[in-house]
Amino acid sequence: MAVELNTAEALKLWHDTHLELVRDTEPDLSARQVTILLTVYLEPPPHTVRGLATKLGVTKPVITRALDSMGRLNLVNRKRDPSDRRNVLVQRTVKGSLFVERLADTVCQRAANLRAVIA
Amino acid sequence: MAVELNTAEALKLWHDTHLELVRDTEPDLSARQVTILLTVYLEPPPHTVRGLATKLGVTKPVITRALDSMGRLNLVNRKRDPSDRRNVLVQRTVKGSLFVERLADTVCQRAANLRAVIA
DNA sequence: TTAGAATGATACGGCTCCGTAACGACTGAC
DNA sequence: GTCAGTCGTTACGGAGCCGTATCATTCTAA
Repeated sequence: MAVELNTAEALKLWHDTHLELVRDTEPDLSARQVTILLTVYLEPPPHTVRGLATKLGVTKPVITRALDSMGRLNLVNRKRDPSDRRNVLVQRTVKGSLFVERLADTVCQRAANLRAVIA
Repeated sequence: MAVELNTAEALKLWHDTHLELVRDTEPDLSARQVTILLTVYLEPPPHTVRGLATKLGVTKPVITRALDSMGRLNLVNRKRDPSDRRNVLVQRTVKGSLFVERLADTVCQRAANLRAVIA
């Protein structure tokens, strides 16, 4: 459970994980898209466009467009809030869950390799 | 020195760091650009366009364009190899060093916060 | 010296994303 | 019933990156 990274380790982890993601043929998500996706999957619902925009410090169209593209990839889903039909609730999907899980695996693996190299 | 991340910690670290980067007004680098930048700053020179392209598994124009844009930001520098003038050597810059250092700080800080939350 | 290989840069059309400004749908208070 | 306020979306022009194909320069070997 101990999480301690010195400067060199942090950079190597960041580099190695990004390299892995770039090499994969997966669809490359932008930093904003990653942040939105992980927010939806890590924090408790509900997630609205406005809420996400405020949290990320960006404008609403940025969120709408990110949801468009990630929705096209089936990573997230949109649904109108029945209790207030102005709101849109961002929901998780099976494919999104798998994607996030894979991302976690990659980071964990690179962190483990990090220690292996040092040892 | 211990680096052990479970799934939830890895995702939280990835999310929190990306959130911090998105919130910053900094120029957002793509995953490819990050990988190139960190490769140049972490691995021993020389770094050529072809070498970077092979390492990342992308085509040469991708590297050229990334160097164009990061050069515009003064994060890296290009120099002809005097011993073989076909080659271009990618060099570090002061501003790039500061940028990388800042990135490391962000990752380290988020990793530390990670433990603080768990404790 | 010259033909071939190798390097990085460029041209092109296409796609995605950006920020600002508008828009229609919906709610709630009067 | 109406109207101001809120929600998410769309429109628009502009900028950046993509992949493929091609280019000029440089080196190497016959």
